[in-house]
Amino acid sequence: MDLPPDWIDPPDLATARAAQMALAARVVTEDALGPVRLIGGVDISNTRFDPENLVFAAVVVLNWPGLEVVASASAVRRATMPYIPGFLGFREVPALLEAWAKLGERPDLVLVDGHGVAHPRGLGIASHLGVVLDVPSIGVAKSPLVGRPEGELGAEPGAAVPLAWKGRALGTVLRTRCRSNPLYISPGHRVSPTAAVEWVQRCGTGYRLPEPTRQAHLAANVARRAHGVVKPEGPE
DNA sequence: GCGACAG
DNA sequence: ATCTTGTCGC
Repeated sequence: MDLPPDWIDPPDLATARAAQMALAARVVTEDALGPVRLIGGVDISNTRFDPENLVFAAVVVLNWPGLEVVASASAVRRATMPYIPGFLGFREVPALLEAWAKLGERPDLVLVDGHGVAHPRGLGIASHLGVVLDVPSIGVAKSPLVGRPEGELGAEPGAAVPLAWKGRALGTVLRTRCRSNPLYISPGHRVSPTAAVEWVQRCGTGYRLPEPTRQAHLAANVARRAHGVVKPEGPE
C-alpha cells in the first residue's frame, strides 16, 4: 500500500489526527486472511531518560502450529512524536516498518502489543500497522485505553467478557492465566472479533502473553541492550 | 472544568 | 515503555 509520507510521519498532531481518520476508514473487521503458516509478533522497547528518544523495534516470526521463532529483525529509530495516548502508532509504526522490511519471509498474521480497533477513533497501533502493511493483525493490549469489561470476568484461564465502550463491544477482555491481569484483545485489520480472540488463545503457551508478542518483547529488549555494547566480555 | 489515558 | 532482588504465593 502506497501512502502519503505525512500519514506515516505526521509533522504535527493535527496532521496525525487527520491521517488517523483516513487510515481508520480503511480498517477491515472481517476475516480476510489466507492460510496461516507464519505468525508475527511485534513490540517496541525504550531506554529510560533517553535524550535521543530512540525507539527499538522488533519483529519476530514464528511457525504455526509449532510456535517456534524462525526469524526476526529489528530496527532503531529516533521517535518523531512523544508518547500520547491515542497516538501510539505514529511513534512506533515507523520503526516497525523498518524492521519489517528486513524480513525475508513475511508473516500471514501479526499480533501487536497494543490495541486494534479498541481505540477512540478506531485506529489503535495494531490496526494502524495492519492497514499500512495491509496484513491481517490483532491487537493484544495489557490494559484498557477506552471502554471497560462488561460484567465480571471469571478467574479461570479462557474466561472472557466483552470490552464495552459507548454501548459497543470493541473487543474482548481475556484472562490467559490464573491470578494474572487480563488481556484486551481487539481486531487489528482483516480479522474478525471472534477470530482475534481465537488466535490469541491458540498462541498461548502458559504465559500471560501469547507467544508472538512475548517473543517480540524479549527481542526488542535484546535489540536495545545490544545497542551501545562496545565489546562482548570473554572468559579470562 | 475534571479525570482518564495502549506503550 | 523504563528502573530492579528478593520474596511471597500457587
